[in-house]
Amino acid sequence: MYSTKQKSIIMEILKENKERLLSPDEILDILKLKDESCSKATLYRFLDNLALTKEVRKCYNQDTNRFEYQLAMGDCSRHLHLKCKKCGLVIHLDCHDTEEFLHHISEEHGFLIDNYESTIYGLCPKCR
Amino acid sequence: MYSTKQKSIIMEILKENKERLLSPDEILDILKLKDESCSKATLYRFLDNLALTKEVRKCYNQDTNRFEYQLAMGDCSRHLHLKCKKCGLVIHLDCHDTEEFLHHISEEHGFLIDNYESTIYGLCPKCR
DNA sequence: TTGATTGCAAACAATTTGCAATACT
DNA sequence: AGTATTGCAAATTGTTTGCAATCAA
Repeated sequence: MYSTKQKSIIMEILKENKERLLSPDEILDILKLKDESCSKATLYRFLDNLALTKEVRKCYNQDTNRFEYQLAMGDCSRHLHLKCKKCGLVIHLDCHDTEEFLHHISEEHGFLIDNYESTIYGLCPKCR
Repeated sequence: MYSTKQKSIIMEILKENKERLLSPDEILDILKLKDESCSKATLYRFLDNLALTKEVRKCYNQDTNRFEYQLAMGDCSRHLHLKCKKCGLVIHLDCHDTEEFLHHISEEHGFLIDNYESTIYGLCPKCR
């Protein structure tokens, strides 16, 4: 994996926005603001690579009908998050809480839980 | 809202499969099996209507990159479900459990939860 | 130099839309 | 009759792909 200008700028942007989910178009807009550029193809390819290696989480946003990406912190295959409908802030839920809850549910329904990756919508403390 | 052949057949199919999520293409396949037909445009339009009136749930399936639809039972804006990766069975989670869990989380993070509609993947009792 | 990466434009796939023809009440 | 609904084909949108040119090692 060669390191290139495009890749490092995309990573930079992801890091600067690690508390939010970014769509490819948002990333391109930020690139433009920085007077940098990168083709859509390269962006999509790199984001998909990062998702494959679990360096970013790739989530589908049902409201905008697009994928959004966010720098992964820790294990991201078992994951619940709260997303603020207003400001886009994403709060990652503590694994303890969710694991306990899911364990309970798993027992009750005889379900072997593999992975989860879910978003619960609402308003964050600031926006409510 | 006129009642038409197409609408009633689509409803019939949704009712016959109320335990599963169906993609538009799956619905068209079932239509073909029944020797009936309906254009894609009509199907999409009708499904969107049903989603708008909350008669069906409209969920995005990240694996296939398509929307899937399922006859709604009760309130469907606050909803968690377990989906079997193997057979596609969907188990709807009892509101009590989830509401309690979410209340807890909401308190902890000062988050005002609006709606949720999430899928947790795994293996059902039969397939595990 | 060699293989990875890029940008472009074309290809794709799911979904939506405009519009004239048709079906419902 | 008058409006809602349909089917078709074209348009749209987000994403992917083929390929020649370019870049990193």
